[in-house]
Amino acid sequence: MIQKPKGTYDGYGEFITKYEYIKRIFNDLCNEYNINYIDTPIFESSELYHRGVGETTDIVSKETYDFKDRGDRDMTLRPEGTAGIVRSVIENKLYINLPLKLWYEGPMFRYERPQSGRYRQFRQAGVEVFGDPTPLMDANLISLMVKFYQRIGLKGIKVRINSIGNKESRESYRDALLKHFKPHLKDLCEDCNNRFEKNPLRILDCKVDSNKECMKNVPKIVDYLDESSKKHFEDVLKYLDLMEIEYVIDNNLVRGLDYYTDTVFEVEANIEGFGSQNVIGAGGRYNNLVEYMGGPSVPAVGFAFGIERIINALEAEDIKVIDDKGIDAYILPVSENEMDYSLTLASFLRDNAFKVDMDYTNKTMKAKFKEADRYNAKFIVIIGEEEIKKDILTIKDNLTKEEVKVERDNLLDYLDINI
RNA sequence: GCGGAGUUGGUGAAGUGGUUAACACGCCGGAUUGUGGCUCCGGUAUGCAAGGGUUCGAUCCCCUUAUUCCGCCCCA
Repeated sequence: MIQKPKGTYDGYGEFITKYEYIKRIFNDLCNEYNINYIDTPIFESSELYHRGVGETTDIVSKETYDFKDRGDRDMTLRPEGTAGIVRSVIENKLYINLPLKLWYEGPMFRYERPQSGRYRQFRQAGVEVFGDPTPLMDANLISLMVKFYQRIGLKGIKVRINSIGNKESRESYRDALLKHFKPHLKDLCEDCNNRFEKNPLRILDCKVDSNKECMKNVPKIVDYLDESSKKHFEDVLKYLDLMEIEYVIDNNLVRGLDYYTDTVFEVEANIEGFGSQNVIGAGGRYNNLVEYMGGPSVPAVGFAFGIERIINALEAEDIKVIDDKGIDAYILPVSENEMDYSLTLASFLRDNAFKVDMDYTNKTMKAKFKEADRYNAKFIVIIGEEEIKKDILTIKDNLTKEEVKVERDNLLDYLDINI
């Protein structure tokens, strides 16, 4: 038997119900915030991600799905959404009308060891805003995220926020960290020794070393921010307070993608028993990326969230999603003789915008009723010899189990009134 | 990429080196051939992730592979 590739899943049933629910709420919310939908390719030239996401990131250095197409071009399945959108903004000169507010949703691909909440093909949705450098917009997007989680019904969420400043302040902070950790290298774990070489900022959120002595008096990045970065960060917090959004400042929050500047934030599922993949949304500002990718100097800010993880969170909090997929009417021909009549009746009702299904296979009466239940039918229209002869239909309300006789000519009116 | 634990019908699962692989739910059929969801009766894995090995005999022991889950790494 051929089975699905590692780290993928088939979406159906319950999952689809939840997925569509999440997507609809996000779509509505983006409309309310005046954000337009954008759809970019699922694969792009490999170079885009090497430049856009960053050569040194794990995502690009060891997690991409790379392939050569038949024209010998290097292609990569997108591991995240931002780079492709930045490319599209530049290529289509969408920056002529700023600010530009875009949202997207779709599959992303990363070659990782799967776990619950971590797949090789997974879905992200997100927002990117170009051409607005203000701290208002940072706060605005965080408010959008928080509203989103509230609207889908999640309670246990926690917003963490930090500023990593501009490139210069980050570099001087990096130097300070190197100086600080150098004498303690032998106390730190193996991973942190590697991080010391590669990306010292990441030592800060190490789980193994977090309680060690040298972590307590570690330099803080806020002390290395320049005046404008400091002001920007303070203003973001001020606006969050103004909108009464709860957050915690986490000086150790550093993100794994190279393009961030100033504000970075994460939303965590803070739910009892939730797995270790508990970051359900994250984002930040990236003021240099558009220019770095060959466009004009346009500031930007954005976020993304992982749909599967949000679905996990909904399940962890036991939040039920209302499934209104039930049909309006199930047509039940009593015998083979009523099939023709039933088929045309079903077609007629569908033309009048009712959701209708029927028994096509002439199963037993018991099975027909069971099928009507399975489809969650509001009404069962029973068609037998008598009904056809008199042109009067028997309609059973599947909730109250009451049965009425309705003339065929009055059927539409009856259904309109009662559904 | 590293370490650990799993994989038994449609589902939840029990089980054993030896003739029929429990039990429950679901599904199908009958009691009840035009009214179901209750009850009763019957059916429902030629099969225990795949391949190989040990054995007279393997779902069970051994090896390999696939895959799921947990932790690390990383991240949504």
